Amino acid sequence: MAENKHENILRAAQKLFAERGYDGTTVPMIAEEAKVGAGTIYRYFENKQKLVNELFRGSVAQFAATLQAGFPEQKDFREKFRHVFYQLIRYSREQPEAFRFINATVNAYFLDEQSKSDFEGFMDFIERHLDEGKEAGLLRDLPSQAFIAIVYGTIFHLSRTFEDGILEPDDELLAGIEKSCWDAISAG
Amino acid sequence: MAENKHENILRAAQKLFAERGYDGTTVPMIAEEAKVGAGTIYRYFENKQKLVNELFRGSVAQFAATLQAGFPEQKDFREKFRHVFYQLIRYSREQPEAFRFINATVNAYFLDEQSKSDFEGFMDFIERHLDEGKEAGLLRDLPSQAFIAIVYGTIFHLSRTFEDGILEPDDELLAGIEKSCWDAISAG
Amino acid sequence: MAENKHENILRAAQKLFAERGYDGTTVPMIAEEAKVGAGTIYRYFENKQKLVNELFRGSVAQFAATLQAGFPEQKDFREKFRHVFYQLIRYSREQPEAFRFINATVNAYFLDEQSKSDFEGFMDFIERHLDEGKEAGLLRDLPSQAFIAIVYGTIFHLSRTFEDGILEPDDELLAGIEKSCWDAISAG
Amino acid sequence: MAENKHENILRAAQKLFAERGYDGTTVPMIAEEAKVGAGTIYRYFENKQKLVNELFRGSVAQFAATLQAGFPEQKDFREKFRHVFYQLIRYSREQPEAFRFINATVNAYFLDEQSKSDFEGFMDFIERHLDEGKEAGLLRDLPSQAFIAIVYGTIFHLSRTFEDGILEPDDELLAGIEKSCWDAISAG
DNA sequence: CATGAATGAGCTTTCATTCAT
DNA sequence: TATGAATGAAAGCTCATTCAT
Repeated sequence: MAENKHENILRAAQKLFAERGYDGTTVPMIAEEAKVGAGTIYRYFENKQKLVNELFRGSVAQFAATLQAGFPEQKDFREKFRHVFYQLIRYSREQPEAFRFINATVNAYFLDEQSKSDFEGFMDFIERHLDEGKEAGLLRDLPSQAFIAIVYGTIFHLSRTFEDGILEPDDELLAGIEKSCWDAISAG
Repeated sequence: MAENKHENILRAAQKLFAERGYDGTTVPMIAEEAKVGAGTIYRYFENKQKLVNELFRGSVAQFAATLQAGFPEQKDFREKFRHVFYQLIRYSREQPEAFRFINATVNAYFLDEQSKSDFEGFMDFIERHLDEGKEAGLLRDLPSQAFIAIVYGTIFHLSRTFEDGILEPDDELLAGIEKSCWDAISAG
Repeated sequence: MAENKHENILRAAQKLFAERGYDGTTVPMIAEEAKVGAGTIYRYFENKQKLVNELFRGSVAQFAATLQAGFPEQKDFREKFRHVFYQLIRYSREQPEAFRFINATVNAYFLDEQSKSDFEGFMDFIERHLDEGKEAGLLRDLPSQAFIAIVYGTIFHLSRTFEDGILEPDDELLAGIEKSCWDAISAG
Repeated sequence: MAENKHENILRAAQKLFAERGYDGTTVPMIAEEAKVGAGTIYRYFENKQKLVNELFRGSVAQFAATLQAGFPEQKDFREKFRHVFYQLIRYSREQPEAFRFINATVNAYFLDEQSKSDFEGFMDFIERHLDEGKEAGLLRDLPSQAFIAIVYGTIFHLSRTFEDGILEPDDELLAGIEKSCWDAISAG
């Protein structure tokens, strides 16, 4: 019964923010879901906005960690791309609420500077990775941000499709889409 | 001075919904942005939910009209794909708020049946178009929804990138990305 | 088509006030019922409160006139009582909305001094009539106001019973109740 | 200092509803009268309509209890009638606001089924009591509802007269009116 | 004169936040 | 430390009243 109220509150908030959005979620709802009193939330978070920002940064950090876990530093670029692609997919499927929450919250009016800059730092990781491939002449002559749009944009839309049950995420389909994305960004 | 309040209210709402979401936008905010009294909004819309639905359907209709405008019915599939891609880009750039609003609002809990079915009709247009390419053997062996994720997902993410000023949408860049998307979905 | 808007507005207001009460009736409702524009009402009445007061006074005057119509000045007191009783009944049945409106509005917080004093004047008529009987030794040794409570209270409650369809107001029943009321107030 | 807010709110509402009616009383008015915040009312009552219904049922229950308290089951009908008459008077004088509120609220559009049926149950008590007298041949050949109109109508009007200070309710006066009412309904 | 579109004060209700316990 | 009752500011919405036409 190692109660970690701070953690429970964040988990409850993430679930509800993902389902109903920030403004559609009330503090009492979070309290109920976290099984604490409403006042308790204010012992751990200054206010609702601080809570959502802390949650966002935590989610982004976890997301970044997932991406970097087992990164094949010694393998070739093709292999590194495959790793990032599959880790993005994996995160979106294993933490669908976090993934949805992050994507819905990027650019939200209630994010503070710290949160925005944390997310940029995360995106930089992907960008740096792609830059490496560009320098090696493996990628097309397009800005890295274009590659991000293609790869991240695809995976983001895909995760919705999986969540809505429109597509079933089996290995063959994922392999096909990974190949598509690679073909979209790789040179000649 | 022929004020069209109905139109002004919709425009104001679209801007605010795009920036802050439905629940984060208050009726007084819309009234102020539209330069009308708060009560006036209720002469034109039964309630906030009817307003957002009417706005959504209008935006989708405009979006669909843009896609179909000048559709090269007599040209080959490659040309048709290019047309759809560029029209999607065009709409996302000419009506960035509408584009963002539509994408943020699809699946929202406050959409009524009419709105959902209108949007499905729009998506069907894109899916049918892709099916045609599949039947002609021009596309990879992937579900149409995967193509949509790649193309629509890319454009959606790209429009954010343009809006945030991260990339400048010049002709060469767009041509490059269009080529990337085509390569991502086309067979052999 | 001798349009008398002033009259139409009062009639419409009376109907609605009787049905829904003063606060439950909106000015646009009255306008629609009277088949005039909402603004027109303000050409004839300074505001809603002035309207309800004017209506009240008019209704009381009409009520008083009904009571006095055909008053058998030359007949004996028993006959005069019978006349008043039946005229009260008649008014409550022929103008049920007016009767209900008057009774619901007496003592209302929105009545002005003029209206209150007009109603008192009306009650004085009944009281004077009863005083006459008292002086003649025909009535019990009770204050006139007690007689009013008995007779007016009975008729008021009875009219509800008729309106709700609980009792059917046939001649025999009315004659019985008139006799009861007389027995209640008459001496020996 | 054991504040009972639930009770305070009901008391405040009863006072204001009696004075101004349901639609003429605002929730902030009730809050101020009860010396609580406006939001607090919604911790105790789902909404204004639920509040008025709970108040109505409570008042009717209290009214019914008053009527039945000390009912002389073993005495003759004349004595039972006297008991009911005096208890009606007592309630109207001890709880004038409740009495006025009940009478103004019977038949109101905002009463729910439960409330209506509770009131009917109360009226049935009076009717059954009168029926008993009719069966014993003690009362005139009139419907029970006519007796109710006479007795209840009289008392209702009388209570207004007392409240307005027009009559002073001393024992002699009440005895006189009780006798009048009995004479009005009793046979022979 | 008559209208009804427009308004904003004020309604009912919700909810982020506080604080006595 | 933890609670949830209490609050009041502010939400969505209504409506008495005004005024340009």
